Amino acid sequence: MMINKLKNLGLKLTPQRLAILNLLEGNAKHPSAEEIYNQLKPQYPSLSLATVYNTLEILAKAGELQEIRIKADKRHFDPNPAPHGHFLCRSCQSIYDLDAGPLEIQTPFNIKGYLVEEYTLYFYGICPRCWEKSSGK
Amino acid sequence: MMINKLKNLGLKLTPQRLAILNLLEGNAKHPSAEEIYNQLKPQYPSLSLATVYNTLEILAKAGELQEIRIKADKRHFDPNPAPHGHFLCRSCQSIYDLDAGPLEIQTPFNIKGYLVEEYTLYFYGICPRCWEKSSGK
DNA sequence: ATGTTAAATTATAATGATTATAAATTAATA
DNA sequence: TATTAATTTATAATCATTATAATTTAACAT
Repeated sequence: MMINKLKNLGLKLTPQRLAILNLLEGNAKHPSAEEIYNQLKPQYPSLSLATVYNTLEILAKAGELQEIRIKADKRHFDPNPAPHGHFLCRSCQSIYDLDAGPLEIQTPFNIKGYLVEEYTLYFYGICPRCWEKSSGK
Repeated sequence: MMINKLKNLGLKLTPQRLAILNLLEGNAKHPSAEEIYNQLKPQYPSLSLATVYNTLEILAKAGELQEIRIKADKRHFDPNPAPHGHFLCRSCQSIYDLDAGPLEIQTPFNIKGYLVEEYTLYFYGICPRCWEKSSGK
């Protein structure tokens, strides 16, 4: 559970942090900081956007989540820190996890003398749901 | 030559555009809009940053170059529009082309019902030059 | 050559996500 | 319950990029 990770890092367990962790746990929607903020605001009226960013940065640095920069303008967050591909649907703008079998490699590795410690794999196209819609029925 | 591409698109051949095209042609440094602007400014004192962005966007839309979003803050530009991997050196911050053999796939393709029309492959680590430096010699 | 005109350039302002700041609050320990 | 360092908060600052509107100009027709 993520909460223990926070404790282990010597961080305070504030209600705001717990709420953010709770919202992220098992969340496959890859929300942005603003989306997290808007979703929690009703329940935590004093919550500040700065706190959301702050918490996300702490968790990212601790390796508990990963930032996704699949869109030009905004960052999104994935509670699963393990490296895996992501897919942005051009039509509905949703972000999906997409493990791409042979494309997924263990890091670190070396290509032509370049030591690769991390890598990102972003796919752009049409998701199955939007494909269904567009091709009748 | 890129100039013919502009003509074919029905675009005007302005000195600014020619200068930008000329700077990019065969350039493997992946400059940002600001870097392009700063490099051309001495020779074209009237050049505006907006023109640089404008030209880059036109060329990108025309498929004559690709945008690289390997850094969080800035976009960079590659005169080679063919899909290929890029590498950002954590140490010197340089961006290199890096074809990653088995990782490079022809688009479009389909994974688990997702129609992938484009994809990006960004690597992060230490480049050979910086690796040399750090390990003695 | 020159005039005409739509397109391009320019300076500048606006945008918007993210980060910094500094004062007020609070979790954790004694 | 007091203490204190960490956290939260509201707000301002940052900075790459985009929009705007006035000026200039490449391309074409005369």
